[in-house]
Amino acid sequence: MTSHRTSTEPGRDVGWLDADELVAWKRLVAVVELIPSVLDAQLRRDSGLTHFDYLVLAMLSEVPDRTLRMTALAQRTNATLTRLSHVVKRLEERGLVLRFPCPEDGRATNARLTDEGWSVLTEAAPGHVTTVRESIFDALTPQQVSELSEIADAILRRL
Amino acid sequence: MTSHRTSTEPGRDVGWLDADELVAWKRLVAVVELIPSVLDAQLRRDSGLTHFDYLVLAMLSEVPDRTLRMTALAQRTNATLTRLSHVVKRLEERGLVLRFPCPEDGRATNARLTDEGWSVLTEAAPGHVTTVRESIFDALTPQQVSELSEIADAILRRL
DNA sequence: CTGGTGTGGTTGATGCTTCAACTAAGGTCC
DNA sequence: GGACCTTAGTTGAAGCATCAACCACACCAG
Repeated sequence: MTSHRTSTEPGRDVGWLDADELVAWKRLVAVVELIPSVLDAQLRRDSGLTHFDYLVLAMLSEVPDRTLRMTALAQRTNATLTRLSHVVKRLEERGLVLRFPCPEDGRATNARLTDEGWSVLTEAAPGHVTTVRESIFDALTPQQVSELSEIADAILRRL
Repeated sequence: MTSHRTSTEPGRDVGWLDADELVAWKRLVAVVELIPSVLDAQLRRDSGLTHFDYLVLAMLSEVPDRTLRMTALAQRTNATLTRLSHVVKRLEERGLVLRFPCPEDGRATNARLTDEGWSVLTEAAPGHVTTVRESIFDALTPQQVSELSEIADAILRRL
């Protein structure tokens, strides 16, 4: 129930997916389903973090003062503010992150990576990178990495 | 905290990601995060289904008798048996799917798509396909679709 | 035909995500 | 300097996924 047509028709069918697109789509759906579970499994097992936890810590670690406004952090992690708020609350309870009101804007909240959070992140990073390398990049040629980069970029500009 | 090196070093660094890989990875992570939310949002809004619900119904619809064993269905949807069991239970409560013991193997359970389920699926399909086309394939050239297909296939064989 | 092991599947508790509702502060218009 | 809209963020309830434990049947060995 992804296409009502089998294939072999010339031209671009606006309504449905042609055979090549259908194959690509099924594979992409599988990838999009499996990648998060692989990353989550490794990070939870080895570091007690979800992949999203890791992303939040990583984004803070790359930034001056290790501090970002919640909205900025949400943008960088491609998450809703609601989701981020819940996650940062849990990270704060674990001492990995500190929240404090933003001096410039009374509505805003800043999140800062603590030393403890930095330490957890640096311990988690090597295993995570190894997983990424082994499960993704070792399967691709440099040419394919470059193609993937372009394709992902094109898709992102649509979303 | 995805790479400790900036770039520009020749050769293949086993431990970390080089600059090209890092860019590709960040984009891929974003895609993998955003695609499910786009699909879920559209399907929930228009049809009251999650994308995974849709996938389950779609897999059943493509098969003789519209019937599959739970394990086979789990493989086709890239899900754990636990997850599938919960979802099929909910779908059964909504009358979209029927569960019954497998005659050949007393341990196994068959799941069959009901007429109601078929009808919900066929009503959901056009909107879903449109979303897929607009958010993914309209952004890609036929060449890129083919590259994506190969890349996803290579990754899947690793997982 | 009994005991042991592996397979197929379900369940309940827990944790994360989402949705709707809400508080509070900034900006604007007059 | 209120009335009003927008922006920033939080909260609680409900839904979905995951994990560990479990039951039931199949299969095999002796």
